[in-house]
Amino acid sequence: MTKAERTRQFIIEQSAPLFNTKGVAGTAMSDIMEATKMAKGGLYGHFESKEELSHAVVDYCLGTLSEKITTLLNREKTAKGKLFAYLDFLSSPKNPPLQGGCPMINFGMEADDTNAIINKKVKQGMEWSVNRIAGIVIEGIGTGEFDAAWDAKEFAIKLFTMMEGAIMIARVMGNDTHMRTIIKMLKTEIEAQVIE
Amino acid sequence: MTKAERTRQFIIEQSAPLFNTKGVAGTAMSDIMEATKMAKGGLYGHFESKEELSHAVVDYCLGTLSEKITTLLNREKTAKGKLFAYLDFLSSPKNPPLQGGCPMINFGMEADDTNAIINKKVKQGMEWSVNRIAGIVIEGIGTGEFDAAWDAKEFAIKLFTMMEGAIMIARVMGNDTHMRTIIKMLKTEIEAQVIE
DNA sequence: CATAAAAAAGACCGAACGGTCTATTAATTT
DNA sequence: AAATTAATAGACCGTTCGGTCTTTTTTATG
Repeated sequence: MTKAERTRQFIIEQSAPLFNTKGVAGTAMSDIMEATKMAKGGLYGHFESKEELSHAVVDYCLGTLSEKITTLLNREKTAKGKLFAYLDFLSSPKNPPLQGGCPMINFGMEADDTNAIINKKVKQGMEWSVNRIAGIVIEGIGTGEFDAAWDAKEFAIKLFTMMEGAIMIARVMGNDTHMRTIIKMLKTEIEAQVIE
Repeated sequence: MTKAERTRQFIIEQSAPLFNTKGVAGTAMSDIMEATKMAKGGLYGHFESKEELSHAVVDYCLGTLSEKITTLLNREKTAKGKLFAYLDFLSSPKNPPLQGGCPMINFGMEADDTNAIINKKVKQGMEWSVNRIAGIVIEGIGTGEFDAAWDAKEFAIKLFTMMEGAIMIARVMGNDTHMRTIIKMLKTEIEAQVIE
């Protein structure tokens, strides 16, 4: 990893929390100068525009989240354990895995009508998420852990929708009261499909 | 309604779709000048700052949504009919009740970390929504339409969370495939509580 | 250690930002 | 219709925006 590559990565990492909390439109290059302690010329040596940087930041946020989830799920042996770990991982609105909260929600809602490139990245992230959840359920059915009649895709959509909704509500409310209710429901529903 | 009041209202109505699609930070006063065909002096005669206008717009968006829902629900006689109407009302992501989509999601996600005033407005809107849904369920239980053992508050949280999540996902995906799945599930769940 | 190449600094740019203020126009009142 | 008040236009202001470019500094190479 060359010096330039490291610096580029450093800029992305320092910018990520800014973009993820204040949005792309709400973050100025001066904010990034402050966060990185770099001058303008330094930044523009690595990115040709704020737009290019914002794309790199979105990729970084989605990628980081994905990696964290992967390592988390790999620690679990059972499908139920994986689903529970996934839920617990997303359930800390006050201390989220990424500063500013879920990047799919943040960038997704800012970009939906105004930024086709970022919108596409988020869309792929969402499809990836739903498929991953469905994959765990299918895996669990395959090993005989879950009832074979369980509709994996349908439940994956439900789980993902409820969790994203719950994260959003928790962020606005400033507490995880409703989040807890949602997680309790989902865990009960998962438990009901476990074959003893 | 004086001329000034009408103009003020006109400005709010023309600004609402802009703020709701591009965000507060992403909307410039020049955009509003264009949308209203008014000059700067005209606008600032009715609002002392962009911030004040944005607050009025958030109130207008939340208020409009609330009114539309109220008249919609009043047309329904049964509690089940009200819940179904509510779901159907929120299920058109391509042609949403408000241009730009659900204002609670849009303003809520932009404001959560950066704008305490707007955050509070959205928070109240969410509490109001959950309570309204719970109220319908309780009403239905009262008239003997629903099973008395149904946990109204818990279901209200679930319905609201799933619908908000589904709206968000539909917006990002650009289609209502998942939205339909979610609505089908919720309707099935409601149906199961109806006493024959 | 000298030298070439890469990286960063920061002065500078035009455009766009939110906001002000005065002159003018439009609406109201007598 | 005249006088008074309310509403609007648009030139103007300082600031901040994203972005450029030359100079300086740092880093890697012979």
